[in-house]
Amino acid sequence: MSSEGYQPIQGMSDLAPPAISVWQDLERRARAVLESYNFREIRTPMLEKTGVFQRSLGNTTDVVQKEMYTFEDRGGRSLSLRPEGTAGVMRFIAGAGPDFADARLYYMGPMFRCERPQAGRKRQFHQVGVEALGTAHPAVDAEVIALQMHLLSAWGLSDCTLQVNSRGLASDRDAVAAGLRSALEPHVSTLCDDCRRRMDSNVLRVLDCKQEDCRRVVEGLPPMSDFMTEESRKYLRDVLDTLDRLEIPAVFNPRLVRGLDYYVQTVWEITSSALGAQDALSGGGRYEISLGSKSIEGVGFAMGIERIIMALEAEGKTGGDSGKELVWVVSLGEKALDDNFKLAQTLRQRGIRCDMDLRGRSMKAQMRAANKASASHAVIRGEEEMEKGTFLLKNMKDGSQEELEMPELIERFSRALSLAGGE
RNA sequence: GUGGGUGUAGCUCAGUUGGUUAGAGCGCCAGGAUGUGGCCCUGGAAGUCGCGGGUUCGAAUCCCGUCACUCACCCCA
Repeated sequence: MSSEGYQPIQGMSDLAPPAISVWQDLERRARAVLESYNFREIRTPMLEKTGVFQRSLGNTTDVVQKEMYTFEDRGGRSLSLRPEGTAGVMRFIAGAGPDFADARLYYMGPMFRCERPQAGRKRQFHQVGVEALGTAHPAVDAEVIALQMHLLSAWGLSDCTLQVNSRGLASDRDAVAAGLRSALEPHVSTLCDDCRRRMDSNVLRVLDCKQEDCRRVVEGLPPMSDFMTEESRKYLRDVLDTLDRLEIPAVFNPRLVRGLDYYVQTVWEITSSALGAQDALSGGGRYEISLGSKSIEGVGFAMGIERIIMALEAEGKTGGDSGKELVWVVSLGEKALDDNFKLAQTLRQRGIRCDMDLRGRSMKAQMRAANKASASHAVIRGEEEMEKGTFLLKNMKDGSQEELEMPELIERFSRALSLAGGE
């Protein structure tokens, strides 16, 4: 409290033990699920030329206009910390050649947006995301959504709602915009200032305005799909039908549009009822992104890890970190201390998690340390044991102890290790 | 960028209409006849009361400013 100089900058936080184990566990499960769908990891830089984001996300989006960390490097180039993961992956794909035309990629890592922090919103936050490249097919969209739901259940989340909509084919975009505009025209006077601006810059966004007056206008509008071609409508029906066949509960929400320009056709969002105002756990959709002469198609999503963890906590599902068993080596006397240091090294080389007090503190202090670290066992050795060539192995849970010789001791923990490793 | 709430020990918080050496619980450290943790007992360390200014004989307490955290709007994960 009294030392502000030790705090990280606003909206960014340190991830330290013991909380880190929740993250590690979550990441481990995520990789297992993602790779079971044959997705491979990609790690792109956190810093890109600002244009990479402007071109991919769209210049009129809030993210690009007011939320990016943008600055000039020493050469006067405009660079930005990535506010999301897709743009960097698309830049990679555009330069990668045909080997990656149908790539199935995932990423996890920090993203940056310079907004006012609040519950569920950090300036540095973390996402795990997926991109399935290649030409559009409704089954692929459904598969990616299925993967996403799979991840959520692998993490143990249950109170989630999946909402799906379509923005129509890229070729429908102008017709949809024009249709919405003319439908909104009679109500311009009741719309909020932002929405009046959106009428020109980004009509779709009027649909998810939260102002009450705007909402009322939007409710009276014909569904967006009225302005699309039959091909777009069929695509959405196919996605929803496939989800149904896969027994994935989806809610059709005709007003869901998402905030990034690159989306076409299927868009979706997953919210958690366990969260506060920022209740979107994840969002995704199909996209078409033009970079230079290339146009890239794909479908993907991003999930916010902080929010996932918040939802897990709210659902009471972040169990304590079990981790591997811990052996605490306790020494009495300087000779034993030196020798036990070597014992600890031996155990560590066998992959046994092991710690000890090297400063020669009292036995009581060492036992307290073992307890505090929630060690499963203590290995105790002093003069007596050294003369006999034995070790006292104490079970910290039930308090029982037995006297063992070196080979037995090693064998005991090797067995524990193989059990732990095989789970 | 706009608005609300909060800032007292490592943590969670008390602190009475402004009054002397600012408290508790938990945690930490040490001991409880010299080789055994968790429970219990005893003792100990630890706070520029976020920071700066003002009012006052006197401020943790009142006023102003500032910073930080937090929640909400906007938007998003």
